[in-house]
Amino acid sequence: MFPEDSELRRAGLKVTNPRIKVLQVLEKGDRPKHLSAEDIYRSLLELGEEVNLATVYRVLTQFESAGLVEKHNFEGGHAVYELARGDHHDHMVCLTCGHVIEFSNAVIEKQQQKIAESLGFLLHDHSLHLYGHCQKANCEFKAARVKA
Amino acid sequence: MFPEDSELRRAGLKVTNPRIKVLQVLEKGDRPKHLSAEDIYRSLLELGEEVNLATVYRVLTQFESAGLVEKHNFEGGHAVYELARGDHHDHMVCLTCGHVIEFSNAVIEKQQQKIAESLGFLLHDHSLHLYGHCQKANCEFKAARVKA
DNA sequence: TTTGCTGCAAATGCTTTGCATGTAG
DNA sequence: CTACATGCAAAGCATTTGCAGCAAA
Repeated sequence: MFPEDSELRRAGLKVTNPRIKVLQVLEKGDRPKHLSAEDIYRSLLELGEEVNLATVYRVLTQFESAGLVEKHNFEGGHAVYELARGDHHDHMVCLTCGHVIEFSNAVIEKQQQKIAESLGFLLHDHSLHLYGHCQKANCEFKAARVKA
Repeated sequence: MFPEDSELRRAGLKVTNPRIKVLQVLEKGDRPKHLSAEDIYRSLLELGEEVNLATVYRVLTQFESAGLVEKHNFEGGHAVYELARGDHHDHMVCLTCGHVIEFSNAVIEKQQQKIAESLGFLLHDHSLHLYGHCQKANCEFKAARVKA
């Protein structure tokens, strides 16, 4: 029915409404999304989809195990999820507006591998988060703050 | 009285028993410590110090504001605190035994600065966490697991 | 039919807070 | 004396879980 169906089946998950809808929210739009479980839950409510928050968490956890999404723990409590697109990248987070930009850097990747080796570790995973302030005038959160 | 007293005064904090004791726990030993609030709380109990867990959290938050300690959010819920020693460093965390090793790498630091600039950000802070498995036989948590 | 999914509500784990009392400066 | 600290208990937040009913394959 939906293109999401095959993605779910490929991941070995039953095709159910909550799963299709969560996947659609993550896929919607062109630019990469970094959404919390709560964000996704609210998006679903706005779409008129009655999906329980606990289910959103369960679905996201399953998606992560299946390699469909990646989970990131930025500073400040809640985790965010994004669609896995195969490419590895790190994140630059704006402390002012919360905007996230992805980047990847071969030099850093290589250094990390070297460091892990020299410390006698088998590198499994890593997270590199840069926090700063973007200089741009159209900092998204500025608008949001005026509203609040 | 204690050497900790002047550190506290310098930080503009009243010298109280909970603050002295928390500071002592963090300073004890030679190697850098990465302790959770709970860890510190238990250490205090073992020392026979009756300090409330809520107070430990408050003290650590104040220490962080004062620049006495640094807070890190590794994966898996709870935050850890370590004494600030002025030097910047990143962390390699063992997924098997939870052991933390510090390192710093000039090449990576320089790249991060470049990346932030090229993205139009003023870099404020960053966190680089490598996760892996240490190959060593004396993986601390192995012992702990046998006990449990 | 059978396995696995969902909603609901309650529980969890870490951390924060309100309030009355206590104490450093 | 006064401002700030503390203990205690309760609240808060993000996330997880038990359970009974439902639905996909």
